[in-house]
Amino acid sequence: MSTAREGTTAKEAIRQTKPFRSTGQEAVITLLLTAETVRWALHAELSGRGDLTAQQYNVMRILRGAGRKGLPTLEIAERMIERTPGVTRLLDRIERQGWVARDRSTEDRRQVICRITSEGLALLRALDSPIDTLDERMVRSLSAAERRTLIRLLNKVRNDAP
Amino acid sequence: MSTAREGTTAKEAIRQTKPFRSTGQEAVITLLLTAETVRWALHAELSGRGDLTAQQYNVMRILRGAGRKGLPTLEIAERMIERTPGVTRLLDRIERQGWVARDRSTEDRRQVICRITSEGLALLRALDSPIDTLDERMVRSLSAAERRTLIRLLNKVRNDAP
DNA sequence: GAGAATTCCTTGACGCGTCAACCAATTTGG
DNA sequence: CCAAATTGGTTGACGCGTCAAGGAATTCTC
Repeated sequence: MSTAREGTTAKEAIRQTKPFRSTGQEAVITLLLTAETVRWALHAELSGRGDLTAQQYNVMRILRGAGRKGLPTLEIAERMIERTPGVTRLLDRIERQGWVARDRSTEDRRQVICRITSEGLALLRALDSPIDTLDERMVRSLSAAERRTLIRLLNKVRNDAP
Repeated sequence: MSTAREGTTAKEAIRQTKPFRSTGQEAVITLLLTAETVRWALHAELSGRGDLTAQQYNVMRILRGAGRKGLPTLEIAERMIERTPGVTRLLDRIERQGWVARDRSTEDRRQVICRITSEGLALLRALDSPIDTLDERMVRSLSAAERRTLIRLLNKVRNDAP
């Protein structure tokens, strides 16, 4: 959707002449298009500074939140926006960069505990404010009430997806 | 986010104890989580029947819309929810399955025209109604007014992402 | 018209997602 | 306790995304 960000409605972005078959369909397609746009903006912001991908950034934030004691691999996976077993390889790469460290737990030797390093923390610190700004810019045209509404409606969708 | 679909708010899904730093951040994260949930449902539905991925399905729908005359590769890319050069390889795979055919255009021999085959059309026909049902189920808890609101707010976000 | 620029793809390298299969620890149950 | 099940994580195969680089037509420019 190279040009989608210039359009107004999903219909235009998709260049579809036929209307959507239902509001459900329109909502779903608009949701996916919008998420893609946001994902893209994040990607652009992150690859400018440092060399983190969005998912790596995500993992690092989770680990920062976990503090000194760190988290076992699967705990991280559970908290991520994306899904599991890629997490192992994701961590491999971040570890190679020196931003996280992994150790096998001593209490339960099946677990691998992941911790963010001080280099990792420094990197995040540099990213915090640009990303906050970006988040804000994404929704700059929505009033406070509209933001709350959007969040509420999205949560409703999320909760009846199963 | 193996367990995210059971939660209620993004905050719970993410198991974050700290509140979001801004409603902008909450909106962005909720949006990404929700899109992921929807993407997942689609994936599940599609891999049950036939053996299409969501992106392949997307391309086939675009080609069906284009009709007999087909579309050049980059035109497809422009209409997709995702981004370009993977499209070539995506088409490679669908072509291997016999669902699309490609020919070099005679007027402009740089272009490769893609057309859906009758097998492709048959496959889509079988998928149409289950997917319509799915789209509907995704938003079943939203009233008609709420759907319109959601669509409107998402479009606002999409249009000020640049 | 011959070269330069542009357009339309395609390819290679690599990050990430999915699934299925697989160890190694740990727990459970007879 | 010891075998069987469960849990935590890793690996292989493969689909798709990104970027950067390149080849083949076509168009532009002088």
